[in-house]
Amino acid sequence: MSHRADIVPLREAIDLVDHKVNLLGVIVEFGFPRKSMGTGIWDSPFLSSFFNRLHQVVQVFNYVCVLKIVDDSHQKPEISVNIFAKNLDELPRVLGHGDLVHLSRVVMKVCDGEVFAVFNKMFSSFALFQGKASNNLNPYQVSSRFCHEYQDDMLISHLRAWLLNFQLDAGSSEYLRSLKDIEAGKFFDLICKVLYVYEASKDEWILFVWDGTDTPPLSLETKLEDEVEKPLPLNFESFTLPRETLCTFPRVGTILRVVPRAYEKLELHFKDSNHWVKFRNISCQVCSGLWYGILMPNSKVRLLSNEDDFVIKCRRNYDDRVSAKVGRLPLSFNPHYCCVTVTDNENLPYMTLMEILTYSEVTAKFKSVVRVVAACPWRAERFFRSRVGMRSHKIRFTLEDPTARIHAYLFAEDGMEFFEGFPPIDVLTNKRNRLLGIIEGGTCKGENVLRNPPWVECCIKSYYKHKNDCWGSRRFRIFGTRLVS
DNA sequence: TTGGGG
Repeated sequence: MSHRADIVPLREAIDLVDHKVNLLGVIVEFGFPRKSMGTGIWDSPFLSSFFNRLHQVVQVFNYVCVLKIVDDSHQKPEISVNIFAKNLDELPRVLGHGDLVHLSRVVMKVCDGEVFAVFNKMFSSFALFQGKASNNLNPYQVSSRFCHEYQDDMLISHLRAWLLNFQLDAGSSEYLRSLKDIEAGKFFDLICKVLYVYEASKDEWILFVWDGTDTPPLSLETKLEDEVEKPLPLNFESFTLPRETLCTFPRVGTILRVVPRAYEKLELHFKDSNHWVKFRNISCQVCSGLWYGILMPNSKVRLLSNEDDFVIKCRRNYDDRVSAKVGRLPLSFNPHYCCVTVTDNENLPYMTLMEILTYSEVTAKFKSVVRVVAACPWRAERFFRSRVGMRSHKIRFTLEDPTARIHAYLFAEDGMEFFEGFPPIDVLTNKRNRLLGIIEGGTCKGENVLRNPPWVECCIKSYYKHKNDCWGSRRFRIFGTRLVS
């Protein structure tokens, strides 16, 4: 025999501040479960100093997760529900767009005019249900103390029916940015597809996200002398993703690496990749000339449907881009300013570096628009070596475009063509500086060199070094390209 | 008693 009160519509719950209520809502947004800031019961300055030692002992940290919910009676503003638990695993793991949450005995609170619900781990309980597309009345996750009541089934079905005609969308925001418009250190919202979640190590995760646009090119400032000992990395991550994984990714548009700060077991939220999501209040930074995103403790997620207006717009923009003749060219590339190199392979189609990396054949020829972000050796006088009286070029360039970085070698006759023979060292230095975007006189021995490499067109050939390991020994070299004087 | 808020 149950003594539980009925589920209260959100519109009524708002007026029941300090009351325990039962709610059923659609989850429109959530924060990843994380450690709470603590109970802060010794926060008063007097008590804090008086119980200085006790302070650290008594402070209680729980795990917390914030859901935002709506129902058919109330949509704006979305109602926050703060859920606390002793363990991470006891917090809700929202799996799908528009999933439902049943909350029992949560307390309505008000602060600064905002009404929200608080889940008390001593007496509240929750259950998560699939969203509108489902007829399943069994929850996919329940907290302790939750007990299923058959009279709730009708309300779950009712809410799902209401959802069929309700546009549960990404929500517009003034902070929404595409990857092409991001700025370091600024907070922004991003609508993107989560392509992959990688466990770098225990509690260290990297999300690979994509929105079909290109992150802006960055200036670099590294010691060029370091290129031998500590070369510019090819990826943000310290490992190389297997080619099979790369092949599942889109070939055009930047795949931004996003790292979580202060979260654990993030992978549980992205069991199925290829979800479209809106991240709210994320940030980005630059490392080794590569962009990366940061999920902050106060970042939020909205799981989106594939029919969401914003998602449709992203996909349409991408489809338009790749079907255009210039679809493979970086978004920030302006052909009117590309006059550093010329190539003599008119009929080779443009490809992104990601297309080159994932190309089905080991050996092939490509044409790309890239930036030369590093050279090894670095000094122009070492660009060629002497061997038994013969002079020959051998340089390893690091090329990047919005999709990837690769090493590409310049050898022998290709080097002759590239530099127009063996010009005097000062001429060669000037050529190098133009290629790497180094401002004249900007090189200081032993110090970081600021450079902003221009987009250059070049022909790239893939080859292998060992016949018994073609893919493993695959390399790239530049050919058919000339630096313009 | 822990949140949020760009």
